[in-house]
Amino acid sequence: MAIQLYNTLTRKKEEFIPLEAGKVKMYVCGPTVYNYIHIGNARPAIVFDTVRRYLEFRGYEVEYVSNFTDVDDKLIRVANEVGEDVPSIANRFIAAYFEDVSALGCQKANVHPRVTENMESIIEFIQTLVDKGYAYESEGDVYFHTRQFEGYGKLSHQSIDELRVGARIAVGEKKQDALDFALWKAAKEGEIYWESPWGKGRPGWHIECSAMAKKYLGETIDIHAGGQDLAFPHHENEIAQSEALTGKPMARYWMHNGYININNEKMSKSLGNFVLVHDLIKMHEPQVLRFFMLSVHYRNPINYSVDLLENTRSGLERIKTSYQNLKHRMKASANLGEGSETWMNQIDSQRDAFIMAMDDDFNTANGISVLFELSALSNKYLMEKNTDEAVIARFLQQFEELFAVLGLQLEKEELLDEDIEALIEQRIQARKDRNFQLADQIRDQLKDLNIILEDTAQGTRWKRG
RNA sequence: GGCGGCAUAGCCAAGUGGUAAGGCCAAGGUCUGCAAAACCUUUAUCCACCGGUUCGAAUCCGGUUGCCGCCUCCA
Repeated sequence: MAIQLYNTLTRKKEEFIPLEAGKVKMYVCGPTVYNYIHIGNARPAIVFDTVRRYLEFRGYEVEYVSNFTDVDDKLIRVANEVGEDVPSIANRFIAAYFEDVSALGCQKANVHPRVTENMESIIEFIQTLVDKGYAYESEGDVYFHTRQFEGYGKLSHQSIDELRVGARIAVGEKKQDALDFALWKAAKEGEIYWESPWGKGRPGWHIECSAMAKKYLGETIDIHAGGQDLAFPHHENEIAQSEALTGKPMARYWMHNGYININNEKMSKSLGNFVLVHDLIKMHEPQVLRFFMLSVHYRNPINYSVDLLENTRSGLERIKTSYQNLKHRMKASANLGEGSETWMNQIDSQRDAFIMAMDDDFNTANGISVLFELSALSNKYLMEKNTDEAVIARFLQQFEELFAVLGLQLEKEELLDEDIEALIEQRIQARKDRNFQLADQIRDQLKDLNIILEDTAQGTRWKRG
């Protein structure tokens, strides 16, 4: 079975077949860097990072490109407000983006192109569109002639005439048609600008992705992804620009992730309910947010609240505990050799179940349920009197592999301070002496230091609280 | 007005024609010196409502209600 994925373009799940066998070219629309990212920005970052990891797990070589919009109206506005220049604001929030997103377990893209570093390609792209008659200059602006592009609306499945009815934007004097959109905007007095054939200005929002996707990945890419709200107009416009230019499909598959609500309300500035990743990860383990996001299918909406995050934390904890308990048990295991087949097979079938889940449009919710099954299975195994180190090793390896695919981390081996180590030893002796009063006292003492002790048939183990 | 989505137990969430995964919470039990962790058991005769198709539907079709998104910067 091959990977199936839902393509917004066709509104169907389709078998994933990359243009070039074994290779995937993927472009994910990145943030405009005028602030810290909020959890809504974090969703595509996490979701598509997971898609990438999974594709790699399935043997594909993935070329992943994700851009930064580092010049636009919002950046200019913020720059004016705080009296800082656009590049320095952009740089600051790009650094913050990497910090936040890497805390959430996202890998860097192969390329993170910026608008300001690709001005030449962008201008050239626009010029070609003008030359081909798809775009026109008007008082220093350049607009895309939307009606000129046949097939406009095919991604969002809107007919051009219906869009026209809905268009609330006043037809500017500069625009010939309400549906036309800016490729190039003339700079106003004092604004940051670049020289172009149409005078001083900056690119419109949509053109950058068309130009950079083409430059870094080629004329037709495999997967183009972003948030649901980007489907229209952003991606629709990208298609128009790119396909007008090349005459070829821009992307074979379009993927869009669903929204995040906060306490059942839309996240919006007017409601003041924006949750910034930057703030959230100070209070909660970043991993938990990732696990939370992956526990819902990427196309469905997610409701965020601290309580839900807390519930998720308990679940993740359960899995991690299983893993730690396996590790602890490894020391007390032997090479049994026999009777392990059944367990090995059961582990393998969990792995198969995981693949089946993920092959189905990256169903991470089901993938995670496999993790819980694996956890239950290993816990049951640990009830056996004698455990085989090969089985334990297989369990450990299986957890590690699946966690890595989901971009989740299992705790590394840690050493304790000598004095704490000594206290644990002292307590073990106290228990041998059946001096439970002292034993309990030490246990409480360590608990205050965030070290939790658990007594098992194979000895005392500890974990962080 | 146009396009689209959602409605599953106390909560979260899979499932899209074959008789309701999984997690959190809760209760009881087992294990334990006591705990913790874990294991076992219990928790939706039913998937917003009405009608239809079918041997069979949460799943398909029609309708109703409610919620939401896009059509304008937006992940």
